[in-house]
Amino acid sequence: MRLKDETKREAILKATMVLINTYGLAHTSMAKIAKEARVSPATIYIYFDNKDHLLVSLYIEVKREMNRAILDSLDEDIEIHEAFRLMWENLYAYYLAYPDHFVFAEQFCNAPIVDSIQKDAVEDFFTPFRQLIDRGQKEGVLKNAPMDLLVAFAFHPLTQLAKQHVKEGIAMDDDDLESAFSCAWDAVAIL
Amino acid sequence: MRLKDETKREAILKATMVLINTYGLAHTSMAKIAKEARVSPATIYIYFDNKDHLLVSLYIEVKREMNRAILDSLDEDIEIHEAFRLMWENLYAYYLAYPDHFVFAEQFCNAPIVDSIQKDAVEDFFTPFRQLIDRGQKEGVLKNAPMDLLVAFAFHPLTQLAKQHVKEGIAMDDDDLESAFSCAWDAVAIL
Amino acid sequence: MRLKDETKREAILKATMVLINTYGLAHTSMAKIAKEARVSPATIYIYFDNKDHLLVSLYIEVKREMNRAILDSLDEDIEIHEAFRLMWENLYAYYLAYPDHFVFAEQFCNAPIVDSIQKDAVEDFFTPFRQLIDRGQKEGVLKNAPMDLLVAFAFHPLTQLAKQHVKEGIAMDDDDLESAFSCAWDAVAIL
Amino acid sequence: MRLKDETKREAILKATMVLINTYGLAHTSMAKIAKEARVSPATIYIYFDNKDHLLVSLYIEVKREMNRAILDSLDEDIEIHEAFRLMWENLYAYYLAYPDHFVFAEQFCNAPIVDSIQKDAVEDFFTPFRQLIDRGQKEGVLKNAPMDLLVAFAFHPLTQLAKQHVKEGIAMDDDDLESAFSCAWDAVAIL
DNA sequence: GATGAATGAGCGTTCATTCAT
DNA sequence: AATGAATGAACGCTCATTCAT
Repeated sequence: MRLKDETKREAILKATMVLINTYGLAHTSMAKIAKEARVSPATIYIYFDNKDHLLVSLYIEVKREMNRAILDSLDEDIEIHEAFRLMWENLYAYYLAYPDHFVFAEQFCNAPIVDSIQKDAVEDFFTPFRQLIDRGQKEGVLKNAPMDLLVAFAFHPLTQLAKQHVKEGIAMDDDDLESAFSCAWDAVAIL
Repeated sequence: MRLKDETKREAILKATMVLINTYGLAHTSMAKIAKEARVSPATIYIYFDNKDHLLVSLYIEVKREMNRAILDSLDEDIEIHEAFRLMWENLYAYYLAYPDHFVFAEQFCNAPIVDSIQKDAVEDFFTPFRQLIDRGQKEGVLKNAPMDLLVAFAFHPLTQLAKQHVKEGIAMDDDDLESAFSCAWDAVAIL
Repeated sequence: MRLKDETKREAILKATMVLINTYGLAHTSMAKIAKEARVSPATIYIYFDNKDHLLVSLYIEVKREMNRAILDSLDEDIEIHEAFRLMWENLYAYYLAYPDHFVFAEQFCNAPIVDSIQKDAVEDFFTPFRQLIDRGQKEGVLKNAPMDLLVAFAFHPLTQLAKQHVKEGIAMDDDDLESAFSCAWDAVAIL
Repeated sequence: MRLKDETKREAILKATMVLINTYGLAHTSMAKIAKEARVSPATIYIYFDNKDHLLVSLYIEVKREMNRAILDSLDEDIEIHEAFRLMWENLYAYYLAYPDHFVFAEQFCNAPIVDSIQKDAVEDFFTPFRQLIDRGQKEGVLKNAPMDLLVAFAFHPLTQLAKQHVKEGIAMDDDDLESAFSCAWDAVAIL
């Protein structure tokens, strides 16, 4: 009996992401994924129950890796502003290092299929943000607005900028990045 | 005869948006659109060259209407902060009034198909924003950051909030809206 | 707009029966049916909802035609023995004329798919037999056994003989047929 | 080791019969059989060359067991009528005891796959009937009709009644059974 | 002997599009 | 202009069978 081949699973996931980013969710078939991953269509079903399960698994894994990347080097008792900046830079670095990850995630999370995921499978992605913001509000450093609102201003524009960066080749130099961080901080901080 | 035709065209576009918002780009076929619009599949091809053309047409029309809505009551020589606020409120009002429009737009603009649109067909959507920001920078009211960066902070979070509002039923009251506007303004303004 | 083509429907049904009789229910695919009927696989779905519906439709039509054939020339006030003989001969003539019909029917009615048919869609096939037997019992000509029992003896052996006739080339001459009818009559009649 | 093997072979055969009776020849795959028998798909191929071989083996074994059951307690020099009755009752008892056996056999023997069996592998099933009938004709007790004809009348209706019994829950009490036997006897005997 | 992984071919069905009226 | 019929290609998935352990 052969053992399940982890590289095969990875190849399938990678192929799926590449094709979805290139041709879109609507034009990515199991046959094309199989060909791109150099396996038989039937093999995909050894690793994933069905197409939806494959897509959702990919999304969850991508989100999980993003999460891990953002928390890198983050210390519990770090100062708010510093922590905020670290996460911001981690996220941007991740976007640059794995542009296909968030291009995929953005397409996926705006399609109805995302609704089939039970919230808490991905929710923890934003947990560190939320904890940080919570602490910042208690310390009187951050604005006293609803959590979702602050998260939206703190990190969502960065995603948008990264998307432009990747898709349209609009580069951001260090100055731009500095400006962007200032905007984000001014948006959420009590000045 | 002319009037009847326009009705049919609108029915097709509406049906397309409904199905895409409900089932996604990947699961919206011409046959289903035809059935939802109560026309024959062949009839769709009288009004649109092919499926891509139909989708792109829908996207452009939606973007055009958004644009029109945002500019509503906007005077050329209005003060920056006031203009900014007016557009913000117009956009939010539009999101509430036509939630399916921007849910569709968000799904579409994150799919690769959007790349097939020549930029200027939709670009003008942000033109008034850009002109406003340009003026604000010259008057020394707005930060001197790249245009795209300021746009991203000024309006993108609102889209994100509206999405949560629509998809997850997370309501925003007047206070929240006021807070959100403050965040947006603080993000882009020289304080 | 083209009109639905009755000959196309018939070609699909005929092709289905031929393939099922030749290769069996288990090896008759929609693609093969389409090829045999010289239509596109998709065309089959214009005339039948799905494969099951196609098979069931074929079975019901075959049973209906059998029914019609058996009742041929049957008069209401004919004498029991005479009526019995007429139906018997009609059935045998039908078997000889349309051997593929009952070969198909025998395969189909022994497969679980037959259970998906609501009884009364086919039930009427045996109705004239039943009425005849009912009358025969009242007149004291036929044995006073349960209906199903008499039907089983009166007509089922004939099906079995016809099957051998068709499948194994075991011919029955006029004498054999006469003998067979005698057996059937002796089985059910009060002597 | 030997014992364990036989168990596995039996499990595979039993699973095959159960699935075919439940879902039909057309919807019984090797994978499903393996799962039902709690073995690996590959294991089936240790005991049977291929799917056809498995099915045919099952059919032959079922027929062989039927044969054995019918001959139970049958004495060579028993009187015709008595022997006839004994076999009849044996067969009926077998149908009641192993309904799945003959439900399977009926489905299988009406499918074209049965043609791939060399006749003599199963033929002997009816041998005792045939010998009995042969003797009966010589003794002038049974009608002088072709063998197949008498067999068809003597035993085939019973199969049909048993099928109704099993599939539709139409019960037969002792009186019915007595009636049925009378019909069968009257059909074939010289009265 | 026994297994689960692996496969290319084929499954039932739907696709985007065109045809004929 | 408008339709439902018609299609070959493609869809997601399962098939019978073999491989590697």
